[in-house]
Amino acid sequence: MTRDTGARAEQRARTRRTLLREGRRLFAEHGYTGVGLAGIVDAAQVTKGALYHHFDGKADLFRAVLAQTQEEVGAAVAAAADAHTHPWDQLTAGCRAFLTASTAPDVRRIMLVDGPAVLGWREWRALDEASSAHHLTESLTALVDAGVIDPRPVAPLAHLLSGAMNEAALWLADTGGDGDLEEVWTALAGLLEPLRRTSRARPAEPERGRPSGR
Amino acid sequence: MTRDTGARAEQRARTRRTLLREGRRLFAEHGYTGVGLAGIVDAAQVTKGALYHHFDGKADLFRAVLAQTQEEVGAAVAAAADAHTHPWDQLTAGCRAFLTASTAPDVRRIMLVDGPAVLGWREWRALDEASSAHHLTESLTALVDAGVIDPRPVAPLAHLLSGAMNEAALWLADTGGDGDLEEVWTALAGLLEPLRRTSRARPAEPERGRPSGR
DNA sequence: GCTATTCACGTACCGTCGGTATGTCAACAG
DNA sequence: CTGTTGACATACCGACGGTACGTGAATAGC
Repeated sequence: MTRDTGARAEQRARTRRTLLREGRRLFAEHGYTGVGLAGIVDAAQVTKGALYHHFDGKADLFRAVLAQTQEEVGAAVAAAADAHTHPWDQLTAGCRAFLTASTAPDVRRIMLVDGPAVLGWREWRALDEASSAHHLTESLTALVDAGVIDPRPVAPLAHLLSGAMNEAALWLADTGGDGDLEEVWTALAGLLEPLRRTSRARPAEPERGRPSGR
Repeated sequence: MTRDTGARAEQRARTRRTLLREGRRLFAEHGYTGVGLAGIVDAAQVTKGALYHHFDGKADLFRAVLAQTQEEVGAAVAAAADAHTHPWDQLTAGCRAFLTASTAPDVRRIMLVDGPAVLGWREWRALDEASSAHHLTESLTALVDAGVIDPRPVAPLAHLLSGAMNEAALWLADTGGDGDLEEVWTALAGLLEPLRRTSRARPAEPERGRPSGR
């Protein structure tokens, strides 16, 4: 129908990308309330008219930035999980990828700190579910179906683990996260490992499925 | 030294209490950004001059409200834990008390949603640590010292569990939390129970220390 | 190829908000 | 009885998010 390669559509896409990029940068650096629309449109070399032409307001721009950020995290988690075939390895690899990805300063600030307050917890949760949290639910469901972990409601467990990793990412990002990531990962693995049926026979050896440990 | 029972000190205390009460009510109902200083001082029957005489600004009033809320939660957790003598029962009772206390709408909004965004995660974490989270750390340390759970770094584990319960409280408060609390509690107990050394002998019976279940 | 129309913004402006400077009047000290 | 302090009240300011309206280039229709 409508061509997307016209000069107008091209300019439109460029402006939108610039707004998203500068918005993300400034939101991550100063926080949502710490940056004004004037700062964003100045950095993007446009005016408020352009911003309100592309978005419904400041919160809507933030929503778009947050969605973009979460999609990147979700893609990283999915990529890490897809590198493995065994469901348990997919779970652990995904969790580890989520921890490392969420520790990035912009992800931390936009996704974990400002997100719930700006959009409200409900909408934030919905976006999180659509981007990365559903991987966790699906992974746990697959593990239950495969008989790797005992049957149990996966929804509450997924929420608990999601919250645990969110807080852990916040903590890692705050303390610097040099050697602490391994410490957090060991603690998280200590919570996950007992869920495996086979782990009861030999609780002293937490890692087996990972072929190349570091 | 200075008497606190004078007419002036009494009025001062009354005004401060009123500001805290109305601030907490409005912050809980509309969120931090959803309520203005005008609404707060109107509800408290004072003017902005009074508010700025008692607090350094809007954020400082919110900080006082948050500290008060967290102290209440911490007191509830401590009370629930002190009702037991065995360290493990103290842990589980404290966790359960935290879950129920944090599901309250005002606690949820002020402490879990707006808190980190308004004060920054670092200061929020410090307040949380001082009020309720330190109970978790101490409880885990006591369990390690008593040999109930295997020796391990308690700090990352405490952060993971704290984040898990925060997210769980958010979820419970959002879904209504009628029968879901038991579901969440079962899932949390399923994560905690394997930490016990004795639980390896009988992993099928998660609850023992609770004398009177609901 | 010429005109009408739409589109992607730019500009000017408004109400509201957090914050501040200053005034005021009662309470306490001496 | 008087000087001083303290607990506010009042008036005001700059900044911010949002809106109404204008504009010029790109596109569509004939």
